[in-house]
Amino acid sequence: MARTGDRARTATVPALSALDFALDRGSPVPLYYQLAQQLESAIEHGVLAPGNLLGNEVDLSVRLGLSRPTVRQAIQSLVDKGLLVRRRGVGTQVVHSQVKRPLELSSLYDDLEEAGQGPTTQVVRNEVVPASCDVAAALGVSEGSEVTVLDRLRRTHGQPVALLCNYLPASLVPLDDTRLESTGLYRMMRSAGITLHSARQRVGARAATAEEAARLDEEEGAALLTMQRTAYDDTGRAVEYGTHIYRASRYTFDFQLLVRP
Amino acid sequence: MARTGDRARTATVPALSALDFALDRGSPVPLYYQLAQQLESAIEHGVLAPGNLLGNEVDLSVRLGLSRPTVRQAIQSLVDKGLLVRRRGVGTQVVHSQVKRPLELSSLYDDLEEAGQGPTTQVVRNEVVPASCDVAAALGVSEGSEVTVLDRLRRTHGQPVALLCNYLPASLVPLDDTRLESTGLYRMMRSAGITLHSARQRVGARAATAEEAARLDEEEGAALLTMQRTAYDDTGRAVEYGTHIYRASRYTFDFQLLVRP
DNA sequence: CAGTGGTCTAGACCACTAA
DNA sequence: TAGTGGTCTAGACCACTGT
Repeated sequence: MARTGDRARTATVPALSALDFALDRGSPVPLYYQLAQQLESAIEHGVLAPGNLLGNEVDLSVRLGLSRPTVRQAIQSLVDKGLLVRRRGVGTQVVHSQVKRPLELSSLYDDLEEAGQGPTTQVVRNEVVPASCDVAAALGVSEGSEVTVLDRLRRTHGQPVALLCNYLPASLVPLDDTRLESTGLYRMMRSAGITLHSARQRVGARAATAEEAARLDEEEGAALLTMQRTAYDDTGRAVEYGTHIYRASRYTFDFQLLVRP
Repeated sequence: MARTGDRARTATVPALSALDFALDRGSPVPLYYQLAQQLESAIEHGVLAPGNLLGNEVDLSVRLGLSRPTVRQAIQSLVDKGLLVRRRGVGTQVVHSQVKRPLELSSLYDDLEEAGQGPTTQVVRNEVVPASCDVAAALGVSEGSEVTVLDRLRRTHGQPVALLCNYLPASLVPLDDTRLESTGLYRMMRSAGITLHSARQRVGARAATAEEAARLDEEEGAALLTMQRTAYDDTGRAVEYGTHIYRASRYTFDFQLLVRP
């Protein structure tokens, strides 16, 4: 049914059929994932513009030689990421987004990705001590058991931005200062076979003490952002407890959140 | 294959078969959703304890008279919520969590759920003004177009906790002060047919000015938590821009985040 | 090795939306 | 009314895990 006259405002992208999705059935990568990645990259590169309809799922599956559930799974994963929106009776369209990529919570993101060139982290203290009462409670271990305490100073562009204090069960990961500074804590935990599952965070603010001010190059009484985090393994084990302090003048938490229907 | 001697640490819960899942095929509520809700409530009430294996999907589907994909969809939704963990070759188990219910980001959660008895919100200002440069940029409207500006003071237990300043495109929602105070902004937007999709947030800290201190019952220079948020519709339209200020002595952002694999 | 979740297929009917 | 996504079925084979 051809429309005469005006082009539909939200036309199905005609180039979609030209988009050659290369699906490799021999690959160990799941088909739905291959499709999702290629769709995502098409969106990211503007091949699929915001508002474009994706074409109905049945056609897509026929054209790609996949079953409909497989195509749905690919699309659903992008819906979960906030890149696509489905409307019953209408179709699936690329979200008209101001924000390209959903960001992770920035502080955790920093920790996960701190290998990037920007921030450097200096290990100030790295030793095994008996767990104090609050640390033991946060980590779910018995008071007095051995925990590693880690004090680090993070800088960007040569300027101090944060004091990071972390506690981990001592037996969990061998923590070498050099690798810690180059690789980052979370990467070391991951390569030690720990799969992170969830974290509980509390963000607040308070005035800097004299000592904190000195270490962070601020005035005493300056506003600081504080963050406490306990991170859990997929078995539910607490694997890290940390208290972080950020210079509010040089650091904010930026993040996007998706409202689930 | 019965184990002799020690009970398995992670035994399949024997009571699971006794759990009478009541699935109503006549209901408009999807079967997978009915199952997911009942599983979630069983977890919440401790019928399914952390670490319990759920029993394999095939058996479950046979026992429930559902197809395996349907059962998987129910389980997957709880995995996405962080309540269950799947391990290939092992099974699905209830996550050994310290945190029962994953929380939403607390500030947005407050706004969504502010009907609760605790916090009250007083509308201090509610008028239509031409958009300033930064507001126009944040909302994606032209400078000078009409926007509603909303100043509110939030209290809990009679104590002021936050100053909320919000901007909305004027034509979007009729904003009645009384309903605003009793119902909350997000609920009013929802009932006006706006389906929230995503939000971009920035959390920081700074010292209180004299005026802010006076309105929040703090000392000048006290640490404040700041939050800026732009919320988007599922069409990608910006529907709200806000600048919030919280007393750090009485408010923190608490939230849980899930690491997606 | 047996048992688990991970992936995939080829259909079906329904509820909703827009013209 | 025609087209869309939402739900559901009954199978299948594979990869991984633990014994």
